[in-house]
Amino acid sequence: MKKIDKNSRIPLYIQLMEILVDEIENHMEENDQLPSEREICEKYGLSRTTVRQAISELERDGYVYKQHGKGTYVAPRKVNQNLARFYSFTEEMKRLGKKPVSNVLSFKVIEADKKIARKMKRNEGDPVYEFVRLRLADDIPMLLETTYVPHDLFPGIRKEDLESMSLYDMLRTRFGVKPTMAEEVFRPVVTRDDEAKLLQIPVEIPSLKVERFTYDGDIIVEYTNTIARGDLFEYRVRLDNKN
Amino acid sequence: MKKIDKNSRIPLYIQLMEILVDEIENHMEENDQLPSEREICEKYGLSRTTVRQAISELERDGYVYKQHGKGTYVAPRKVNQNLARFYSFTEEMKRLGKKPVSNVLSFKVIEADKKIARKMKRNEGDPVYEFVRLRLADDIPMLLETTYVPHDLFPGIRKEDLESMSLYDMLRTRFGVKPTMAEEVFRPVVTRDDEAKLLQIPVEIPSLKVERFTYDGDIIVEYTNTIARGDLFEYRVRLDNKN
DNA sequence: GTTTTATACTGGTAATGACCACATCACCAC
DNA sequence: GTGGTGATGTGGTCATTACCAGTATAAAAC
Repeated sequence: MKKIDKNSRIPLYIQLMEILVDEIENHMEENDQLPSEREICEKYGLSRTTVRQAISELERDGYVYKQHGKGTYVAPRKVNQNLARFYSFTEEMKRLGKKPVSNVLSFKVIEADKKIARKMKRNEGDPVYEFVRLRLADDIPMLLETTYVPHDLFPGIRKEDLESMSLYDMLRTRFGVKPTMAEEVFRPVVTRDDEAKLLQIPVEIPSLKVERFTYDGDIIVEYTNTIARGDLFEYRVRLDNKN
Repeated sequence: MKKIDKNSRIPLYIQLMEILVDEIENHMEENDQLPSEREICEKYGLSRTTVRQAISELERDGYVYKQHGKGTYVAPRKVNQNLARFYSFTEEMKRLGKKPVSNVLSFKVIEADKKIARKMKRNEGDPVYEFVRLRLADDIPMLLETTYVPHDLFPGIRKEDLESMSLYDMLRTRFGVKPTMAEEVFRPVVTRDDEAKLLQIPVEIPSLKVERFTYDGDIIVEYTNTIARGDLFEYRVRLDNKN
């Protein structure tokens, strides 16, 4: 049994969270009941304050749910593409057993115009990569992405790199950058003619326009504008009740 | 100054939250500093435990943010839905300082057909409420929702109940049910004529169709089909990199 | 002047002890 | 059988106390 190190500089409730997550992921099933709070106090020599704080965070993170008077239980695992975690087209398609292909339609270095500069929190005129990729899964067009990446942060990216590997893999392996967070904003839009053609859908089908801002710390390392075909792509998200 | 009623059956931290929200919305600006936790303790005669619990909930709900060593501040108002937490139209609109109204267009108890039964993991023929609500914020139509709720779990719901309070408030106060989790699936769709009329938008503007499954433990307590007008609603989500 | 130190704020972590509210079940009275 | 009733286990709320960890500032030392 893992133990709590009371002399560690890591807060006790964090340590307990890690122990419990490990327990949940490796030894428990959905809807299994956790030991009661008081049992956990006993077992690890912690106060109920600390135990409740740990469990409260786990609840917030979607690992468990509580029922007053009954107990605390392992939350059902998330299904499908879940927006609550970081998303990579390449990774996700592999997970679904499909063959992901990136077709780089254009690739250039441009000077950021006013809009791009504002979106990326940079100065107008800063050099940025701009590349358009058509993403296919098993040869079916799924997404049309226009991506902007600061040139000064990641010099030497070539078109071929993007065709062979995912952007995130490249940032990690070539530049040692592992994005910490991303924000996506999406809204339904009428599909434009040129987009419809590339995605091989009729214009009558609306698309989902997704703006993505990817951060490493507080620096934006990627700004992407995606058109996702509305007939094939569905977004799924799990919301947790924070009370 | 509003006071805390220590004899109320409403938890003190909830009462404090309401007071603080009121304060924030009516007398404070973005990034204004709140009184320190200890000051609030003093002012309302509460323990720091309670004050911290209230503030912690406000932080989760996006009202405030904290800075260690400095203070607690009013969070910037976001205009967007944040999918990372549980969402209630009523609550969200209040948070944005808008007046939410639910216009119940129809209300009946029906027998679940095959589709509804499958979606709700119930048997065909089970009686369920079906109600259609047009949700408005400051008199502007925002959403058109068709909701299904099992009748046997929540007997005695009336049309008027839905007009006066949020569904989640009702489930909680009348039936003691506090949903633990919700799952949403959304896709862009062409706005139907009747929907366009109710939402007061032209059919050319695509809408977002959102299916929502709300769970209490492993029981589905609500299945809702929403049409959100694509010109006004934008969904925003934060993705964290868990690696 | 600059740098260091003290100190007095802020929120963060933690233990302890008490009592409340809800769920379950065994038991008893009817 | 049905309906209470009480015991017991669960999570929920709350006060009190203590100390830790960042932040800012002003006093002291250089």
